[in-house]
Amino acid sequence: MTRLLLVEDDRSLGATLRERLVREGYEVVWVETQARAVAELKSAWWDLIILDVGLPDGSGFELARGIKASSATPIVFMTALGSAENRLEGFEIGAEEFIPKPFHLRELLIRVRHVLENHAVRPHVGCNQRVIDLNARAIVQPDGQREYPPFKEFQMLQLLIVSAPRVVSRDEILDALWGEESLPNQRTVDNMIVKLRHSLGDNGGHFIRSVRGVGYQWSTESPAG
Amino acid sequence: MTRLLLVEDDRSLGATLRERLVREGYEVVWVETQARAVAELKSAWWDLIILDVGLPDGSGFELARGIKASSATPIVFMTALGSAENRLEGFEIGAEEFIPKPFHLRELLIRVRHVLENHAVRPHVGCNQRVIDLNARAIVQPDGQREYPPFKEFQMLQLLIVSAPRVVSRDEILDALWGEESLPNQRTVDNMIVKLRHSLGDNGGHFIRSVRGVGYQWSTESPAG
DNA sequence: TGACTGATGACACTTCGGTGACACTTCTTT
DNA sequence: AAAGAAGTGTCACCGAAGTGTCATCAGTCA
Repeated sequence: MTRLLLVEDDRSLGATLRERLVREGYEVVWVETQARAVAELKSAWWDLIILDVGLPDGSGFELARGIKASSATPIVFMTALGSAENRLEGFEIGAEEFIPKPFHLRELLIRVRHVLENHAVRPHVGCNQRVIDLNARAIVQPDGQREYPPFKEFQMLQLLIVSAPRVVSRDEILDALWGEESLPNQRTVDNMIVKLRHSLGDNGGHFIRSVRGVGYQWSTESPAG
Repeated sequence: MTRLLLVEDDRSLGATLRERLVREGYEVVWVETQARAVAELKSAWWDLIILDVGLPDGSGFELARGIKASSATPIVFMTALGSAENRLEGFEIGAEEFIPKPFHLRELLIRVRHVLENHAVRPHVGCNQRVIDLNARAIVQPDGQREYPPFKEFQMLQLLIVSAPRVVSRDEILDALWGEESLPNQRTVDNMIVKLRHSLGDNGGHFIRSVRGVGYQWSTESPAG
């Protein structure tokens, strides 16, 4: 089931959108404030966030920045302020789509489908007889036991997975997990990789591949042999 | 090297865009008509097409439909007709982005980067029962085993592939891989070619052809029987 | 307090990139 | 056509740089 989080303070529009999206077969949760949105984001997995820029308790951009800093959940912006500067800001944050109001419902649906098709992050990833549950932030071991890696570790794992098959450089990892400031030593990354590999039973580095001189890469292909 | 095909009939705008995109490090070819665009599309690989909707010899939509019918190359539309209906049509065709004029150059750059990161067609080049996965930086052997050549080697392979069918001189290779400074011995290139050929099972030099006195060439043609 | 995260430095180890030597092929000259 | 020159294929090898891993330690939360 595809889960959408709709953040829209206009009740009429919100209701319409929710109804239409539900009719399309999505599971939709509609909240009216940033605060509620943050709460939902923490408590559950979302495949896509549809976000109104103008919200009562602060700019949607701020919320989006927070989301993008810690996850890869795709974001579709809706805004009445369709100026070039406005769009610019949205895309610099990393929004996947930007829909200037007014728009046709059909256009929204197309863009949503479009984003889901192209940016979808599967909440369950198989690996070495294990299942990585992005939703629950857990690794299900072959014996069925669930392991919960530390926060940063799982964040890193998630980053690699959603970036696949691209190689992610150490700098990117540092940026994504720690932000601009307080960057730790690069060896910290290596160390976490070691721990992750151990959690995944990835002895040869088949799943988390080292790309010498570049970084690390999540390899979905089955390892050789 | 990322190759962009820019289709824009306005000379002033076209020149500006090309200049800016080149400055960003892209390889840009700018054509002014659909006919030229079609020719370019047939003759070479493109990572992205930037397409003005209003063209002298027919609507850009038509061209886009043709492109999408035969390939997955991502398309970014530019249009002065930024209405909802217009955007709708663009997205139904399958455009990856839609930029209403007027826009800031910076916005275009952001979107282009965005599309390249997220919609990049995973370029798979076939060769000698092997598949070269440019995105994952891997060579998939006939038995399904994946090989990951060292950084510089793969960089060189990639250079040859995207430059095909042009012959690439040793100087060009040196320049592209090492930049102006710290140029190694030319024999280094030869050595890497040997290693690459080995990885590709290219015994006779059919795929990486030596062009005596000039350089090397990626040959997509099947080896002469 | 005690377990745990996550951050650091040390050290060993692997690999890459780069080099020169030499054999071989192709072209040019006589 | 033979011999030399120039260009290329291939091998073994080395130093430097990049990684894997360990022991350890400051901070945090229960």
